[in-house]
Amino acid sequence: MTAPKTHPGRTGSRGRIDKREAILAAAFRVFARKGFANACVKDIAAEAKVAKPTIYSHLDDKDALFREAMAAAAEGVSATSAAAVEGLRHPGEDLEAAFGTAARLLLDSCLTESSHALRRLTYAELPRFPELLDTVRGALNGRLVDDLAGHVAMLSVGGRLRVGDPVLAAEQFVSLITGPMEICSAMGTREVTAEKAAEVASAAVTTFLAAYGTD
Amino acid sequence: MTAPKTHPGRTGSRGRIDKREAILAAAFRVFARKGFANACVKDIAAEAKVAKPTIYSHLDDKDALFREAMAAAAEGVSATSAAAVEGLRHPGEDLEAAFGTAARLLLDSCLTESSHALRRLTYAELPRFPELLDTVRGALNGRLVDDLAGHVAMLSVGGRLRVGDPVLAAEQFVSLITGPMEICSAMGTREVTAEKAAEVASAAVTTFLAAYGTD
Amino acid sequence: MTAPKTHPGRTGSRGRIDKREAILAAAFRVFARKGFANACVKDIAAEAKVAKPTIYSHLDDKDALFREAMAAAAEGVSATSAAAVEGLRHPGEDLEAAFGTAARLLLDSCLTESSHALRRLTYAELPRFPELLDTVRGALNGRLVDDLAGHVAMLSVGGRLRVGDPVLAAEQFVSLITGPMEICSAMGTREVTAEKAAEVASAAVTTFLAAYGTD
Amino acid sequence: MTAPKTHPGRTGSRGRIDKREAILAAAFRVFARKGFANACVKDIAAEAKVAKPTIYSHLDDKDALFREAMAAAAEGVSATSAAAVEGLRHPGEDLEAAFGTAARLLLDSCLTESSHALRRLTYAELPRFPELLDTVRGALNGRLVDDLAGHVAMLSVGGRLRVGDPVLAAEQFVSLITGPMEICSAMGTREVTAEKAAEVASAAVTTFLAAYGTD
DNA sequence: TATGAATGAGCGTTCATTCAT
DNA sequence: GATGAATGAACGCTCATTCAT
Repeated sequence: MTAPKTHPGRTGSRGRIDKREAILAAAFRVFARKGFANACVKDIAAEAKVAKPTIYSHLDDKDALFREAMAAAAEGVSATSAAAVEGLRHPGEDLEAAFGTAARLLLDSCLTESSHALRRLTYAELPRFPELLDTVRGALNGRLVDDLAGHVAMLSVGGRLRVGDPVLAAEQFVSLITGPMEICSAMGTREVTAEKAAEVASAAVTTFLAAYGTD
Repeated sequence: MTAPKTHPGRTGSRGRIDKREAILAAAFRVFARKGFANACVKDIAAEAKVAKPTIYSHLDDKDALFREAMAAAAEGVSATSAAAVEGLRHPGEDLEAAFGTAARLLLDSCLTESSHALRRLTYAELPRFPELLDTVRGALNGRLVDDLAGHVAMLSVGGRLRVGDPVLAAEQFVSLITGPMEICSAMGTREVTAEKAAEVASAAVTTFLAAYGTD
Repeated sequence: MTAPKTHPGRTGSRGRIDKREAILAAAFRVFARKGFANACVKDIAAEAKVAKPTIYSHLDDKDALFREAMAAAAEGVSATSAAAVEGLRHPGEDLEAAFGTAARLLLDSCLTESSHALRRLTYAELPRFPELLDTVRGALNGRLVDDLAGHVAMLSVGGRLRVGDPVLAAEQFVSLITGPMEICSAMGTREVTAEKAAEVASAAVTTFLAAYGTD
Repeated sequence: MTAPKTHPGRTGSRGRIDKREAILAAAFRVFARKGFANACVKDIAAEAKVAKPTIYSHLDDKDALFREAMAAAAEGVSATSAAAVEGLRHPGEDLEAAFGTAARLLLDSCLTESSHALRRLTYAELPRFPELLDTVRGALNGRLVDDLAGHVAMLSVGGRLRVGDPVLAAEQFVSLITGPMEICSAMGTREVTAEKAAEVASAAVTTFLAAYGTD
């Protein structure tokens, strides 16, 4: 029998996989709360409501637990941030409105708790986990910039933008949003008012289109 | 003999202060290498070539050691980054050239190993050391943005820029430089070619002036 | 097979309790040997033939270890010392013989190594562990004096003793035995000969009956 | 020049000896407050208002510091407790009054803070400092018992007491006072009312004279 | 398979002690 | 002689990891 069973049954391996995912999710929550070194496996086991050795039966050691938890969390964040610029694939008539929507969605995804935690943990543990760059950063900015650069290139080919280096332009657009946002959210430790967010998004679009627009 | 001797114990308490600074510098290096939690005091002592208790005679505990080391490092970085935009106070005839110079200087200061480490550690440890915002962020971006916003406002008043919100514009300028730079330097873990740097700086200036220039 | 097995893990949680008691016993031995502050947990672990963390899995910290070890030891000593004066409840014809027996039993229980150590540690650590008064002193003298005072009161009511304050009289009887004994055993650090012990017991009874007897 | 100078002058060695005594007194206070192991030399230096190495120039190490401080304190306590029974050398007409006075003085000297501290420290550190028995116990009880035994013997020879073993009788007298006192002062941690003290002293004399008196 | 119990290794911190001044 | 500064050694405690069940 090959069809995967989604209900947590004892037959098949779906139940085991569910538990693994529950462990990874719990691990990410605890790591986000305490950081890697200060999070202890006991806490993670408690958060996941399993016994400590159960974790070791699913993951090799604490390092692997961290890597996998980060990768899983990155996958989640990646999807929403990439979705934010998806509307630019077919922007319709009003280009400014399309970029405005993208900017606000992107901003929302950046203000997520998970997003901040992911960024923070990556920064913190990069020295010990250099491979986080490939698993997390790709998820955080890499894919986003790539997708966006693609859309920008298409728009440039279509004559609706005038862009020399689409990748650089995409990086600038992302930076115009995340940069001021990080500055005023104090790296995720302060609430950002909706007004300020709207202002940042609007200014980013204005600046971006002033530089690359054709109208 | 009037020249200050570095010999410990002579010239008042200079020797003690020297050692304190050596400890803080060593601490920053080790923290940068391993992160806060993974760095152990023994390593820092070895790096500073002192015994562990000597550290505790200068600083209260590991937390204080971290705070002071960060503050000292921030002080160093702050000066060079603030100096980068100093040329914009009297930009002369060629505004683009002035911003170009500022961009390159700023970029240089951001590509420093210290700067990356400072940024990474601040981001990583903000939840546990909220006061880093005041000591480090002020030094990293706060002062820089403030100075730059002042220059932008002056230029706007003088009619050479057209800026609604000088602070936001300054944030954008800084973001247009540091954002793409961080994306492609991978948070300071990858070398950035001089060409790429020049390209980023140039594009930042172009975008910024396209949005806010008056020519 | 119904006999309880000492094999750890079998028979419910008996093994764990056994280990806890072994740890407490070992702790008391080490504390008795070195005093509280000079005893280190490593030594106790070695004495109990367990690893250090095992101790911390049974007891919260060194203080708790001390408290529990003292309480357990006190429980043991309490029983024998209280039993010593039990014969005075029904002294029979020869009152002097009954007191003599009680005196010798009491003396034996006071000359125990455990008893000395308990006394010494309690005295030494009372300022830091004030609750020892309730857990240990009650076991050492409190219960003994109370029981004895009760017997003395009964004998007084029965006309075989003439006692104004039974509690004070009981304290005196106990002091007439333990006082000289502590003086010449040098707080448990010197051997006391059987002759000297008999002499002290006999003299205590003589003095006590001279003061409170009715013959 | 041979006459000792009592004023702390630079000539002669009296100043040095004064400082040594100040250090020992300070050490005893700190040891009494914290116990041997928890008292650190730095605290003692602060209490004595000297620098740490100064202490090491007067005493070899912390152990010696403890021994000497204990010996000095013992000397002080010994004098007052021995003086308490001095009146029994020439008791005058009223023997009961003379013993009553001695009992009260002895009791006062036992209720001293120094006396309790001395006893507590001796108990606590006997395992590590066995020689405390000779320096302290001699001062605490030994000399007292010896002196008292002498007086008792004299009184026995004079026909005013009927005593077989003067040393044991002396031990009993001391025990009749200190025993109940320690029981109800809870080893120096509880205040004892003047009434209770008087009661104990009076009962001790009564019991003692009932046993050994000739009236 | 999942778990309670046990452990080896390590960390932050303190302190007695010693130089150089 | 007295002191500020420095250190080697130790201790309490925690945690990732592994057996035995």
